[in-house]
Amino acid sequence: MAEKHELHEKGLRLTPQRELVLQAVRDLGHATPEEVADKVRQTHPGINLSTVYRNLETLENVGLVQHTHLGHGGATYHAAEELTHLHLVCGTCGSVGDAPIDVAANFVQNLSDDYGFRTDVTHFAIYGTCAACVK
Amino acid sequence: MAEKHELHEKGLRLTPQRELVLQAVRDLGHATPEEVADKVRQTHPGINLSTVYRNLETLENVGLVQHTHLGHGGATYHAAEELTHLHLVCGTCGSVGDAPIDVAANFVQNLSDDYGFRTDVTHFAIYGTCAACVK
DNA sequence: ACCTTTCTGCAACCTACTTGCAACTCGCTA
DNA sequence: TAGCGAGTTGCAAGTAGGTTGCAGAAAGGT
Repeated sequence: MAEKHELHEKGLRLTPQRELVLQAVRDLGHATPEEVADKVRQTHPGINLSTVYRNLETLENVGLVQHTHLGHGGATYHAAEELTHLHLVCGTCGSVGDAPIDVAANFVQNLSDDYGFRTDVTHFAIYGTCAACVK
Repeated sequence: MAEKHELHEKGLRLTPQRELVLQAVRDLGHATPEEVADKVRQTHPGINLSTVYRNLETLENVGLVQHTHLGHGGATYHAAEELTHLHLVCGTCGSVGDAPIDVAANFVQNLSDDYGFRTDVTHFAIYGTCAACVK
């Protein structure tokens, strides 16, 4: 539970709502702000949606959480410690698959060597067609 | 100007508005629907924003245009014939750089071999930090 | 030129997210 | 452990970006 320390370092507080939002992100793995709010409301129905948005932003600034854009608009949040995979988004069925970051190692190296571009592999969505939909 | 044929094949019509939208996308290279609308209005002020949205969708169905998600929500449209590059989106300065699709060839192959995932390289946004911002 | 079907403009609507503000509360300090 | 000030919350209103229903306009096959 290093989050208390992380927050206090920046003059921020660990409120019950903030803790619940972080816990929900950890439990859910991938989740939109809306899904996080639903999860939190299972145990704390009064929480406001804007509180969820503000806390996700705060937690992201502190580095406990990160977001990815998976297409179609909405951002998806992850606990920072679980960001060890890429997201394979299927444009046909909408499913989100995972793949270890290693498959991109070579690609990342190319971009670095040729363009000086430092790829953020954890903030990375790949579009295409999943194996099931290819058939 | 194959667009007339492409459209008629599917029972669609080539209206002045549709032609203007397509031309604007071709001229602009990368563009959001809003930017396309502005461009079109320079010569045809009466055009409605919803017409632009509907035409972008139609042109995409026909294959003359494609869109990419570059993060922060909004879609960006391209003429289909110009989709020969990846987009390197810098999270720091917001710039969008280009790179030829070849740099991803190996990566795409990995995903295909290991996961059966057919990557759509033209519908592909890569997040990271550009060379200028790395310094 | 006619007639069917598609397309356009308009206005209302919707989703996802942000903001202003007064009341509340965490947690440092005495 | 009470007091206090800055950070936080809930609420309601607002905004950006996009969608939809509909009646009139127009493309294009015949």
